Amino acid sequence: MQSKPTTIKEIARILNISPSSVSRGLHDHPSIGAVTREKIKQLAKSLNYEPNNAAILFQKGKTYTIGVILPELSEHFFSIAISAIEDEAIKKNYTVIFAQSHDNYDQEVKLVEKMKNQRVDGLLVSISKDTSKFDHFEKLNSFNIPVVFFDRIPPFKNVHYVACSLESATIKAVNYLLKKGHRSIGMINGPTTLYASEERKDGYMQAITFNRLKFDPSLVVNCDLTEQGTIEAADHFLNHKRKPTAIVTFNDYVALFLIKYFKKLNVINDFDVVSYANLPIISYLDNSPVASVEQYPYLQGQKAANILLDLIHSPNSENQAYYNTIVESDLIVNEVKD
Amino acid sequence: MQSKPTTIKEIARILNISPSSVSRGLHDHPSIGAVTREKIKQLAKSLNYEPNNAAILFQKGKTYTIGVILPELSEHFFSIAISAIEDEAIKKNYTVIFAQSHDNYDQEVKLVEKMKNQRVDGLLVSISKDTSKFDHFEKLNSFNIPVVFFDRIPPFKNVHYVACSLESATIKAVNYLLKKGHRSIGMINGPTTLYASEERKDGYMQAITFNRLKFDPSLVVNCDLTEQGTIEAADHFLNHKRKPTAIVTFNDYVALFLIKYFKKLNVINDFDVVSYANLPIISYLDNSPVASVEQYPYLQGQKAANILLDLIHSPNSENQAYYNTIVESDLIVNEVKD
DNA sequence: AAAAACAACGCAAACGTTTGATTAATTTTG
DNA sequence: CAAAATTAATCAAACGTTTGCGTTGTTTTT
Repeated sequence: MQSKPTTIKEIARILNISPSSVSRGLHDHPSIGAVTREKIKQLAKSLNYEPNNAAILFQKGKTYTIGVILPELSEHFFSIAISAIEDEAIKKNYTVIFAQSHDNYDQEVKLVEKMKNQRVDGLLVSISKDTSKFDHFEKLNSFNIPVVFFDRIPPFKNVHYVACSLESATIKAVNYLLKKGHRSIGMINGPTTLYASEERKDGYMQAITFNRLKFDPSLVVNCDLTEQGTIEAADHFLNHKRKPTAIVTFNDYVALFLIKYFKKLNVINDFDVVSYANLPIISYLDNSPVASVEQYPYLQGQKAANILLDLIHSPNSENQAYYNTIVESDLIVNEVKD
Repeated sequence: MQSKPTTIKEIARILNISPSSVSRGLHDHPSIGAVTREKIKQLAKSLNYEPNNAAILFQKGKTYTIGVILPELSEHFFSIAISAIEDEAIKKNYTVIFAQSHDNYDQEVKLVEKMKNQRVDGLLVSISKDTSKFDHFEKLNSFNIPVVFFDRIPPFKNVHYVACSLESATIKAVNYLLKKGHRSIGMINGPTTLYASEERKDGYMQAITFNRLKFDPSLVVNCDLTEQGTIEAADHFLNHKRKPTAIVTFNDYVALFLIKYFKKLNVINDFDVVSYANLPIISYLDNSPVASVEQYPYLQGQKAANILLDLIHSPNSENQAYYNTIVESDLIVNEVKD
């Protein structure tokens, strides 16, 4: 029995009033009398009336939907972030649609286009590794679709974004190692193309020079983030004339490769490793990093979502300021496991 | 400059033809002449015409959207599964909206309702731990919204589902341990309320009896899956008159707790642990499980999505058969790390 | 040459809801 | 008591697209 969903028209027909009255009645519009309003609501309830969303969206030209484009949902960081986004969205009665760029620029462009055609009310984006042009986002301006970037953000300020201060986080990390007595600290950084690499390097340099030490460029090496690349970086440090006693890795994956390699060489105890948190259970490792930079994906997602919802609701003024939100990251020192 | 999106009407006005012709022209309808068709397409292109999705959805009563409801996106298994779902959906030009039940029955009911109101074309669901009633899904039948369950499925056959055969997987796991020479094998199972617990127990029993051994019920204990619960289960086995030499844990989290506890007690080398894969990096642990049951979340997501899209496209026949798809799970034996 | 077939397009309704303008009935006010 | 204000409801248009049916001309078939 194919029950067609109840419509406003249907209710109007039964009650012998006009559809507009029903609509207004359901919305507590003042120009509908109390008695009629109650009759409407009761009948609506008993008929299991549910507003036809598609019709409303169409009518209002709003979709109550926000799009999320991110590189890889299977990365723990993003799965937490989108989890937060969804939690926030549902509170405000918004729906989330999402898609993955798989770190591919062309795919990202397509997805932005698709989201636009889906008429999302706003977009949350963590850009792909490949992305260095941003026309596809600027295009959204003319359609009045606000965009908030999070975590992986473009390298300029005149956009809305939420991100972690990797620079200050790195300063904290290096300071921590310096306080522990380390005097030669290596850094396995990411590719030079990434803005995140730059931030890490800057933080490293600042911490070093602030502590009146000399910055040795050969202690910071770039890495393609693969296992092989990590091994090469490790070898570089093992053969270094000022062999480091501590190493800051670009992320937990690199840390994992590094620890694995060092254990194989049986030199793991010669090093303290500090990483940036990606993997929730890395602290369960026997020789886990002594500290991790926590980037609070849930918080980032939450803030980004709220900013976007703000932008959607605020009448767009031409000269509005840009939200440039920095989430402070913290250095989490791993307690010694017993 | 608030450019209003181009509409079919607009194109019709400019070309001095009717909107219906424009619509038909854009869709290569045979009753539109080749010249007019080209004129239409050219103008549409030059005006950057994009169909108004909301209008089409409304008109057709279809949303080209599938909903996904799952317990926790931050669980690795589900983040992989939904990643697959999205990949499949986008191939067929469908959009995915999702929401998390956070393993809460009431929330799940609400979300199903919401998805229905959003007029999703179909629903993919992995049910929450709390769910033992299924009225909220049955209700969707009358609205002709197909539902495909995956991984966490209801305990009956007259629904569409994709799941892993935990029973056969458990048989493989226990067989493997028996072949390794273990004669007393413990199992830390989940709560009795879960169907998955039942399957594991059945598999365990089958493997034991098939090998002409006696099934000892006290070697299978239920556990609430917390760290504390795991420790209690561990103690039970440590004090067991036939102390097991191998333990099958409900999942990687339990395995993690167990290994941690055994290491603390310094008895880790007395046990082989076999687990069910949840955490991608657990094999990096020093005393990682000797084997893991791989449940192929990507494959499950992929199959579930394809089945759902099939159902959406097939005209619903009353007496249609149910897809009961079992994804064979495999026992992955961890290579010895050096 | 009349009938039939066809090609190319327009008309109008429909999908369900919202909303500004309007009307009708009632009540208040000076 | 007439005019003004208030209340309660209706009307009709609009949002953009699709689609069954009807209407032209034109071409082909008998």
